[in-house]
Amino acid sequence: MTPRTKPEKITIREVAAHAGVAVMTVSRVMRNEPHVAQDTREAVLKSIQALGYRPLHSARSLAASVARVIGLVVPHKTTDFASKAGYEYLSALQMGALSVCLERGYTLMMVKGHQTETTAEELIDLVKSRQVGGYVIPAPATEIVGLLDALTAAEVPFSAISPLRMDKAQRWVAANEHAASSALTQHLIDQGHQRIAFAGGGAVRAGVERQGGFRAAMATAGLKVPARWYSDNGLVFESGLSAGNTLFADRRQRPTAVVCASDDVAAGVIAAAHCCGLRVPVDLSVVGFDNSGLSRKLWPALTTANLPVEEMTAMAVKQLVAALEPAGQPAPATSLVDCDLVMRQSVVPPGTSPS
Amino acid sequence: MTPRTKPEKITIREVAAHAGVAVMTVSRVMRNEPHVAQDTREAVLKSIQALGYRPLHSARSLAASVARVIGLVVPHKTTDFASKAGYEYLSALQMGALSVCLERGYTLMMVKGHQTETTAEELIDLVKSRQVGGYVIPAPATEIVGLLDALTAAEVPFSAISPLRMDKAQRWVAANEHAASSALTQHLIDQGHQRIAFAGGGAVRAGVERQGGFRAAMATAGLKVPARWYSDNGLVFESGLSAGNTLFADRRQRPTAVVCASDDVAAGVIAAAHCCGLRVPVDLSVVGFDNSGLSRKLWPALTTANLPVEEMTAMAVKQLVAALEPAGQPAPATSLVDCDLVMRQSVVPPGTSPS
DNA sequence: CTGAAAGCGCTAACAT
DNA sequence: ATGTTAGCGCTTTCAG
Repeated sequence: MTPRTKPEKITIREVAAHAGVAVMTVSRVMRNEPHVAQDTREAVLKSIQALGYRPLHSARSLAASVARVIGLVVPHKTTDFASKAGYEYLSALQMGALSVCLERGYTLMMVKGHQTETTAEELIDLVKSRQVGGYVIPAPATEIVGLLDALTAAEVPFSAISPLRMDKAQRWVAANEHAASSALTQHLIDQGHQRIAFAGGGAVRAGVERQGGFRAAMATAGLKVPARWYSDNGLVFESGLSAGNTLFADRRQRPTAVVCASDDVAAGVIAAAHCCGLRVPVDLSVVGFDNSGLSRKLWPALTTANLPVEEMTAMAVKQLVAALEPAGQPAPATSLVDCDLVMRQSVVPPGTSPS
Repeated sequence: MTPRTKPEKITIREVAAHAGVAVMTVSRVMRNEPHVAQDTREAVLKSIQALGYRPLHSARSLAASVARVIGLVVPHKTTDFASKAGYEYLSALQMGALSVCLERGYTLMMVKGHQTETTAEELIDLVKSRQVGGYVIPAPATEIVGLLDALTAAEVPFSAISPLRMDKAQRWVAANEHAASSALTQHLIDQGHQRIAFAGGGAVRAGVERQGGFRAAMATAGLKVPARWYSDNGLVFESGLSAGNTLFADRRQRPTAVVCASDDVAAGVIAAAHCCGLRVPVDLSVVGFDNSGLSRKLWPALTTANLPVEEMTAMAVKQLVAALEPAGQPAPATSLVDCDLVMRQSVVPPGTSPS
């Protein structure tokens, strides 16, 4: 069917023969070693092209005693994944990591991070036994007790994504969620809202920063928020559902807008609002956070802030590769990215009449 | 900090020494070769335990000239992923594949499947150069033109998930979506609905089977469906939005229920309904398909059918591993799984008054 | 049933 | 700047 003449095995030897040089020279070219004559390099490159040579991963790792493998620690709070929450986050993490891995010749490996001490030992073992080069550890796996410290002590390279405490990691990537949350809150205030509640939260960076941004904006605007308008009970759908039910129990004293710790929480708040007979956005404005797929598909579509998960993970992998290959492309050890606001239909001024 | 005495390198040699046997014997035990004396095997196993030995992946692949790597072809219709649709599906695919890979000592590798001829060559190359053992190809990557045929011709092992044509694959896993869709439709009929439309669809197994199941149930019940109540325009949110807008344009002639080709489509139909001033489920019942996270978070939560993506992928990997290791655990080459119905709040009898 | 030798394809050290 | 010599840790022959 396909008239391609591709011999079964093109090893480094064939390339060397074709180019009329030693195997070692080809190896040098493959690894971008500096001390190779310009024309030799080009000749080799030509042969590589001509033969369609691709180095064998396993042979490289074995010989070099280093694994060109990046481990992505899957934040495996089993309960979360059982309910399919977090699946989208996970995919975004992976796609971001994958693109850089492919482009740099690394393999991406998924590793489960349980909430136990075993995790740290497992991860350390894999690096010590040279199966893995280093790890990307995304929140909430960053909060597995003692994990970051153990890895640091064992000198295992890793980059943390949105850790609660950046001082626990030499390399990290985080987003300016505080600022985005403030901006979102300010947007509500600009629309005329004064009675604004905050739903969800928790002891991860996302929870802390998003709530912090809300508090800051409200304080700056001189607006008071009663204590019971904070629920601080997680980042998932159910968190929003329960927060909403509490918030809307007394219809006279209810808020006219709710800032949510995540899009999932916002979905829960909206569901609760419906149950309590409130119309969204006419009776209640809602903003989320994450710019998840859900935020587009909900009705009304959510005004939210975009958490650039893919870009963040890509950065993290670049940091790791830079650490693993001192001779390669450098990358800043830490980076803070911005979250853009995404305006949609879940916000209107208070007291707007239905269209 | 951690007082663990774990020498840096535990190779097969150390194990052999510890057990007082030859390296070869340890290798035999690791690979479950039959011709090893019972007590020898146990002694070796004990040493493996004692030393915490773990074979080096790269060395095994190199020596055995076979890659213990399963490639998961990411259905990369770029447009889909750009909009984050399909992310959840992707994660489910991965988690299912990952668990089996880990348990069988394989590495899971993500491979991008573009809608081009290049894909097939790429995939074949990776297997021929022994970087990958075989592939799991989930829909819609199964429909990349010529892909399955090319792989078959090149004798590359693969298992297809929900291919449109099973005869294109020696190994496949699919779900009985036709039956589930019929059951969902019948459920609507049982509730008293007669004017039922079908939204979404398309030239993939999911689209064809789900619409087929709907048609069958309607025909069996003797219910007519006007041609314009089929949209056949995809499986995403926008498909539902546009289908809904068409369906609800004329309020007198509109359906009282809509069977959707996917949960995403259902979300679009619901959004359209809201825009057209219809209340869901009071004025319109809706059912989805997939049991995605979205289906729980929407209001009203969707009645839908569960597509067991994780189980399906796990099966596919088992099929592949069985093909790759004739001596290992056998697995049926094909399997058809069922989709359970999930009853939630998006269905009520027609003409129900709001509570 | 068990073992000894010979690589798998590549790269680190050392030459040159 | 290039080549030579040894392996990396494991498995495949092929002998006992």
